[in-house]
Amino acid sequence: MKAIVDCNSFYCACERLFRPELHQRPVVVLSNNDGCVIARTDEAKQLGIAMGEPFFQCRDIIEKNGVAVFSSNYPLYGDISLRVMDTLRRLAGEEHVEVYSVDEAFLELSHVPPAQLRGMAVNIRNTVQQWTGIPVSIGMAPTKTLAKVANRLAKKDKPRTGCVMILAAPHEIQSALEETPVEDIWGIGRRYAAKLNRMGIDNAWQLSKMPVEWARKHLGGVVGVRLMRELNGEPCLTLQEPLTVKKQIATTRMFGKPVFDFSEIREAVAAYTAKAAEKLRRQSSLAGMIQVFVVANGKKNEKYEYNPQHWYRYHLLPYPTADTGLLIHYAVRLAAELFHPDIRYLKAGVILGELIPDNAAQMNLFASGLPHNRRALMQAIDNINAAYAGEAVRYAASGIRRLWKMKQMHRSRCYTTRWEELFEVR
DNA sequence: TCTGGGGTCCTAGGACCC
DNA sequence: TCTGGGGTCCTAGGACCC
Repeated sequence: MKAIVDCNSFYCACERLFRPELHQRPVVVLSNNDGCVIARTDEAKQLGIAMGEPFFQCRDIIEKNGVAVFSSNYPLYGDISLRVMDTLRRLAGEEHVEVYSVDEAFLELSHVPPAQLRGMAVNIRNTVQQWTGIPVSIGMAPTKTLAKVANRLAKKDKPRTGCVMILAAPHEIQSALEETPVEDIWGIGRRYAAKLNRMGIDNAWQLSKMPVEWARKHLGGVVGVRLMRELNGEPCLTLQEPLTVKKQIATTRMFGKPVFDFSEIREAVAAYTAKAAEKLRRQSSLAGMIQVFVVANGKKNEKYEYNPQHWYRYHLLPYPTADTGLLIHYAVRLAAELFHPDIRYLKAGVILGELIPDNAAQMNLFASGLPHNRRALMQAIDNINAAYAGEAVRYAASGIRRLWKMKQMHRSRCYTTRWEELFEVR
């Protein structure tokens, strides 16, 4: 058996932790730049606020109903996430936990006797609640995909399930699949869901009865085959090794307002590069390629509609590097090549690719210059910035005034990660 | 006026090699 | 004039996840 443990309305739950008066009251958390709603409590869902809905579209509902609004506060959520995951490791055993995202983890439970599963689930739920204050839902089933199905049903009817659902017997699995529309299956997105509906396949049970070869043809080859087997109770997805190094690192952001001026684009691109380089060094890698992109709005049917256009440009580095200064040099050059005056840019991004471990660096004999050993400098910058939780030291190219920075009108305090913002008890 | 920011995996097709 | 078959690598693009 496998389990998925999923925090309920995670970002909202983190905000409520330090604002107990918001219990039972509707809460939403906005995306970067305060653009869309990316987390809602049950009370906010009941008001009809949709996931991903633009903030300006639901502003009326929010104001009328006294919904509490927060900008996303990632340092806070990241820290609470670590506490939840640590609790799960204590309860299930380090080697049986796969952290899947900031608010979800899979557990491998094949060693647990079936009769003990429910007790274990209830204990996990209660302990996480007590130790971290975060409510979770738990789904258990023979495969990861079925555990996701169970978890969704556990969340849907909390009073009945107590946020725990276990699917073991064939009849339990069948009725759960019948209750699950295809678009809610893990691995079926908008595209495939529409395609399946057109073919008259509406729920997961119908899908699970289709032939495997049909899935190979219509659902993305081996991916579809794996999905079908998982729905039929045959595990194809095992727990992943933790700490997999990323193969690509990106830092991209919307601007707080449209940007015309190259100097602002240059600053933003330099700042994103510095951020990406920091992530790169944190996983002890070097980048062999750097790519920059910018996004502007295009016209659609001659009307002003949201229709973003992307322009990309990349550069193969003379040798793999994690040197912020060097990466900024190339990033700014690429940005200059992409830039056109008179276009209002909405967003920019930097992607580092061709990553290799930094002990495997092989110098290019034909590179024009050898790298200076700037490792010590980079380490010093990373240490200082980690200690002061921010950008105490930064490259001048990344700007001082930062007019392009995103909006964050409703950010809560970094209660657990910044000295100046600690929670106070009087 | 205002629409997130990261990632992953897989496939198809072209270039090239022997 | 006739012109194989199999392998690898790379890139672009499509699909998905939270």
